[in-house]
Amino acid sequence: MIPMTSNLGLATRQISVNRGPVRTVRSDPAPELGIQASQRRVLKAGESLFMQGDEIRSVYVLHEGWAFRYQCLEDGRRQIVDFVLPGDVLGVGAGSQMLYGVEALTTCAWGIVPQQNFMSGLREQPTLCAKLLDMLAQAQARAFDQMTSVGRRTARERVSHLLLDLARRVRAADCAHVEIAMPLMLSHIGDALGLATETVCRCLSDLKRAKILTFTAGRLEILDLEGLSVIAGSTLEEAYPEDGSRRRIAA
Amino acid sequence: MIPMTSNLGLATRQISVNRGPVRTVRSDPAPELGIQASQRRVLKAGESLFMQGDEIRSVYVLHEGWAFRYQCLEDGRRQIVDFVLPGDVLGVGAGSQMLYGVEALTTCAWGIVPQQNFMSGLREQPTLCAKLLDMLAQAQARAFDQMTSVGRRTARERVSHLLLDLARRVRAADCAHVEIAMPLMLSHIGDALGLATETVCRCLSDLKRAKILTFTAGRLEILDLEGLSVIAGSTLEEAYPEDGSRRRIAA
DNA sequence: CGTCCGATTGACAGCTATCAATAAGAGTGG
DNA sequence: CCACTCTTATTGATAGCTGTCAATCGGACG
Repeated sequence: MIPMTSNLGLATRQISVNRGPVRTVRSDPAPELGIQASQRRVLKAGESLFMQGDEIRSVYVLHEGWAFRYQCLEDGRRQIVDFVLPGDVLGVGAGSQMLYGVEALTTCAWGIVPQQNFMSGLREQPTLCAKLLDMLAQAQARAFDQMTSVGRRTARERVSHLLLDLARRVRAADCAHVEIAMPLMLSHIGDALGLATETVCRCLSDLKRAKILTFTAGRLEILDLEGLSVIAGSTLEEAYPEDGSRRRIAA
Repeated sequence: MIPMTSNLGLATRQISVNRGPVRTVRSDPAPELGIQASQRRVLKAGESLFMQGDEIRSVYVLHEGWAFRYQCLEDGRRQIVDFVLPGDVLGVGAGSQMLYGVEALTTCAWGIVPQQNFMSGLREQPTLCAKLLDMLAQAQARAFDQMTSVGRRTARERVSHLLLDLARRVRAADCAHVEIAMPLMLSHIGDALGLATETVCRCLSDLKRAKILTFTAGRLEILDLEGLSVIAGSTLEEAYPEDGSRRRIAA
C-alpha cells in the first residue's frame, strides 16, 4: 500500500456511535488520495451519504468509520454489495447516476473531492492512477468473492467467510485470538449475504455454541480462527494481504 | 465510449465455434487500449486463458469472442463472476495471483500487454487512465447488480435479468425484437446465477411457454422485451446505456 | 447406426424464508 | 433508580423454493 499523507487529520480520532464506542479501526493514518479534499462531511450512524439513483459529481474518501453500499429492489429487498472502511474511495469512474446508495454504520467522516479537482489531480499525479486502479481491482476481487459466497456457499459458510473477510480488512486477523469492532446488525449481515436475519442469528448461535466466536454489541471476537476458516471453506481464504499480493490458492 | 484505434485488426473478423457460427458482436471496432499489444493469443471454446491462482504479469484485452471469469471452491462448486465481451480488459491492477480463472466460451482472440508496457503506456497516455477507471467502475456496477440478483432475486428473476443484461451489453436490446448470439450453456447460466442447471432449464421453459423468448443453440431471441423486463424486476433495468451515463432509477 | 454430452422433465429432500412469539438491550421520562 | 417503549436478537414451527437424483430425450459427431 502506498503511504499517503493524511490531509484531514481525522485518522485516529475517537468517535462514538449508538451501539457503544467504536475505536479507530486502523492505528495507522487512513490512506487517502493525494488530493486536497475541498469539503468534509460527517454522517451519523444510519444516515445516507447518497441514495440509490442520486446524481453525484464528487469522489468520496472515507476517513473514519464504517459504511456500506447497497442496492434495493422496488419491493424493498435489499442487497448490501460492499462494506466501506477507512481509506476506501467511492465515486471514481462512475457515471453521474449512482447505482447504489451509501449509508453509515457508525459516525463517519468523509472527504469530498469534486470530480473536476479529481480529474486534474489524476493528471498531475502519476502514482495516483495506479493506486486507484489497484483499489478498484481489490474492490472487484472482494465483489467476486462475495458473489461466490452468495451464489455457492451455505448460510453458515457465508457468515463465517464474511466475518473473516472483514476481520482481515481491518488487519486484525493475524493472530489466533482477535477482538475487533464490527458495527453490524444481523440485518446487515443478512442483507450482505442474501440471508434472512433469523438465519444469520442461527448461524452465529451455532458458532457461539461451538466456541468459535462471540458477536455482541458490534464487537466480534474470534476464539478459534482455525475452526472458523475451516467452516468458511479453505479456498480463497488467504486473500487480501496488506501488500496487495495474493498468496497461492489451492488448485 | 472513447474511440480507440484498432491496432490488431481483429475487430470485425468472422469466427466459427462449436455451437454454430458466432458473428461479430459489435459492428464497430472493439475498443482497445491505446497500447501496442506485444502478443496475441487465440483460444478455442473451453480453453483457459489462465487458471484460478495462476500468476500473471500481463494485461489481456479481448478482441473477439466471449469468455467468462470464474472462481471455484475446493469441492467443485463454481461461480461465474463475470462474462467477458469484446473490448473488456483483464488483469489491471491485480496482484500477481489471479483470484479467478478465465475460460473461453467461443473461439476468442486476446491481445496481451506485458505489465511493464502497460504501466509505461499508462504514464504516457493521460486519457487511458480515465478510460480504465471507467471500465473498472462499469465492471464493478455489473458485479454489484449480479450480486443483488444472486442474493435477492428468485430464480426466474435472475435468469431474466442476466439475459437482459447480456443483451444490453452486446447493444442489441434497443428494439423490441432481438435476436443475438449468446454462446452459453445452461450450466454457464446456472453457475453465474448460483442455480442448478435444472432450475435454469425450468425457468427458460417457463419463459418459452409464455412466448417471451427462445433460447436455443447459443442464440437468444427476445420476443417480448416488456414482459421480460417485468419479470426481471423493473429496478436497475435501465443501466448500461452506451454513453456510460446512467438513467434515472426508480426510488 | 451408435455414442456422448447437454437439455428436459419428474419426484423428492433439504436448506432457508417466513411467520409468530418472546427475550434482551438501549434510550427516555418520571 | 425504575417503569415504559421501541428496536433488535432469539427461538420454534411451517411452507416453499431450489437442489439433488434419476430417467429420457435430442442433436452432434464419428
